[in-house]
Amino acid sequence: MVGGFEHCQVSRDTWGVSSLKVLPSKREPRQNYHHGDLELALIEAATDLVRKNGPDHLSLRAVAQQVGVSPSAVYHYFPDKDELIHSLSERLFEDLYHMQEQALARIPGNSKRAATLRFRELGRTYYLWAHKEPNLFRLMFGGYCKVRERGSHVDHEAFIMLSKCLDDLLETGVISPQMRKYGELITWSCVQGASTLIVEGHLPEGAFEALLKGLELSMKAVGK
Amino acid sequence: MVGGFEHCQVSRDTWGVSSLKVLPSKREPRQNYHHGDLELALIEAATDLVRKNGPDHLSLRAVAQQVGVSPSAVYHYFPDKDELIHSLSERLFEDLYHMQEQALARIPGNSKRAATLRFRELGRTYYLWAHKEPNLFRLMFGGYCKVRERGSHVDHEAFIMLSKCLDDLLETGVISPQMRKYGELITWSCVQGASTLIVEGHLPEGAFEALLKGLELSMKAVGK
DNA sequence: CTTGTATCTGAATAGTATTCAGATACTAAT
DNA sequence: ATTAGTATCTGAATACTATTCAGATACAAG
Repeated sequence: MVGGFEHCQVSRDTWGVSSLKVLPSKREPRQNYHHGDLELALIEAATDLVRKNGPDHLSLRAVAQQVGVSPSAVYHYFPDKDELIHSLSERLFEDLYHMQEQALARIPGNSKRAATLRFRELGRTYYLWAHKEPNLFRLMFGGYCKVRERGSHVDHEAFIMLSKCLDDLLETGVISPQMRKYGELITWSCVQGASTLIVEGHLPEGAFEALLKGLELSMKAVGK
Repeated sequence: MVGGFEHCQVSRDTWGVSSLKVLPSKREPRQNYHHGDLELALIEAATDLVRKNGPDHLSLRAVAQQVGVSPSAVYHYFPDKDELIHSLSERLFEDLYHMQEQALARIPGNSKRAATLRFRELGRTYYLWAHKEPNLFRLMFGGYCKVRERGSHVDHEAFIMLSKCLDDLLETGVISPQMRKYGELITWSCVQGASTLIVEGHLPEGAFEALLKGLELSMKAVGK
């Protein structure tokens, strides 16, 4: 046998995905008929594929194959592809939320400086997420979640987190009550917009740090 | 014949799109073998379909059918589907640019007030575009243009337009030189982000006007 | 050890992008 | 006007895709 392709084999090609398939890395081709936690495995595989190929170009068959299961099996856990994508997206929002939470936890204290640093890291975490995983970011904000119910759970939690961060800025006197009124609106919009524009190549990569500087400057300036 | 469907006919169904097809509204089923300007017609049909069904869910066959041409004909004008989408997207950026241009043209003058109104309308036009055509907006900023060449022509023009608008604010004394440095970055990011967040349902529709107010407030505050 | 049930498969249906040999209609040369 | 040439478009074929469903399989409870 020609060397270097021992990890491949000619597939059964029953599900017509490709004739040369890479064996699933984690487990040998399933011996057990029942998969342990197929729902989770499907979401994780789908995440992986979206990360690599973008939200469009996601194929159910590829997801099923990566998990080592037939395409039909997916329909036992998700009514259709869109619902799989929706679940996936909810997980992503949760992941982002937890990363921001951790970023905040790393900076304790009630000082002016601590409050400012926390605010800064909240934005940076958001942007770095987008920068590291542009395709996942696109999935989250690209209108893939059909009927995005207003006030999803994580969405609300994330908003509260930002609000608390802004409250700290107010209480430590970094920003004025007048500025506080527009806090969530301006900061979330700014960070979201800059992330998109940089990821899509309309603004240079270095732009985010500059934006953060300008944003802080203008926020401090309001209300003297 | 049953009334009310005279504009329909049983299609040949050669291209397997649907058995009942609505006749092209503009011209009778093409008698001429050669289409006048197929490239443009394809882009326009594609725009229409994206508007209705979203950027994912765009099918070449549907585009070809709407124009009244076989699916293969498309490949004489575009190497593949992605290239069609790319052309489509460029047209959209041009359209948005021209709308903004017109919005500015409606407010002449060198006064503080005129400069402020122009700035405001520039942002509003951007947001209203996103709000009226969410699916086209998603196409423009959803990573569909594969290798988005840095410094595309329209992109540059649009940036210049914003820059001039900010220059006017500086010259009329609405904003300070210090603020001017961050002008493009903050305002474009803010407007882009708010548009996305509102369109995707993370912020309420009324949020844009509030954002604009807050943005102007903070911009005026910098540098005394 | 049997029966039931949740889980997964295989095959079928219908729709998709893409390719290509060839048919068609317009164009330019004679 | 006739012919040859060429750009344009078609039809059929290939290889994908989502989705459905009847039935096979393995686990769990009696």
